[in-house]
Amino acid sequence: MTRADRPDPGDLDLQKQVCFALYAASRALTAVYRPVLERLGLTYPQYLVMLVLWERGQTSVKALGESLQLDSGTLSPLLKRLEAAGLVDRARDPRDERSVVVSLTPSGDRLREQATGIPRAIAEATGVPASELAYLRDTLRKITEAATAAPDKETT
Amino acid sequence: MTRADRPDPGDLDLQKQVCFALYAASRALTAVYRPVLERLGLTYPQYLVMLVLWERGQTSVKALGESLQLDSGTLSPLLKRLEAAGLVDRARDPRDERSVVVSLTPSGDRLREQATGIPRAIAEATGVPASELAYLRDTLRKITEAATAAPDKETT
DNA sequence: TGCGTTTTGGTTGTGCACAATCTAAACGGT
DNA sequence: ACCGTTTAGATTGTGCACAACCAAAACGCA
Repeated sequence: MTRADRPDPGDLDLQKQVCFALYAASRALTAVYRPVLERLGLTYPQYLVMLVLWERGQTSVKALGESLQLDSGTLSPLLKRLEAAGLVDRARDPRDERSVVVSLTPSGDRLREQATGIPRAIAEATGVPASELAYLRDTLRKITEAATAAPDKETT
Repeated sequence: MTRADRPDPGDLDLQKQVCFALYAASRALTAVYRPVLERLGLTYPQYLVMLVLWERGQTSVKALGESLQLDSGTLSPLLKRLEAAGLVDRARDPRDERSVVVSLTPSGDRLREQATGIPRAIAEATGVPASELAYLRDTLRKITEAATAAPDKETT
């Protein structure tokens, strides 16, 4: 890290503000999704899983976890709830009995049509211009990447 | 909403990407905090509460909730854990017995010194330049504000 | 072939986040 | 003074998120 990149003391407050803003914005945005998704009987994380399945048709739990950056402790019960709701099937892969393949039921596939209006509804509710969204997405990805690779500094 | 602000179909994917990026970035960043805060025996939401208390000294549960945008269902058990850890006291306000005032114990006050290094450690771990952070903070606040004011469009 | 290692999911326990509901205190108008 | 309404906080129940641990299947190599 070069001298110029190292934050000076004046930045520390800014740093805290960004962390809290991120935390608050994430909760506020999922709160916008909540009533919309409720009509489909989905939570936001469940909706993310369905998005992956609608796009790929069939996915192992491992691949789902990599896409959404969630571990089995989160996904296992979530997938069991989706299965109980009749939206997905789970079956061991006969080629590798360790792997569980998640696939859409007819009901889960039909739900896709009801979900097509959701991104537009959210976009209208938040109303942030597309030009800013693209920059925001890129900055957030940068932060996620940096945070994921963060070395867990043991400052002794 | 004017014609120019309405997203065209091409933006819908961008919209989803931003929502997921926000969700992922928030979790990734709290994951960076986790090992650092663990040394203080705090979780990230508990740290946010302590930040408010370190700044204001004494706060009602209601004021805490407004600052952090959290309701009593989240704060009550969290504050009980902070109390069990000996970091805060809770007492009914004698002037208004409905209100509970949260204050720092000597131990909670001392913890502030151990926490001074945290923002710097996080800033170094993520390494996003200050110039971008300021813009990011402002954009996130805009989204939070828009999302909080969102009218829960009943699209019938 | 046998056995240690890795991979894949599941389980358990803790701690948010939030909706819904409840109690008690304060308030407000008559 | 009375009673309906509002407000502050706690409680209950559901669903993530994640750490820690576990079991079974697959792999690899001596």
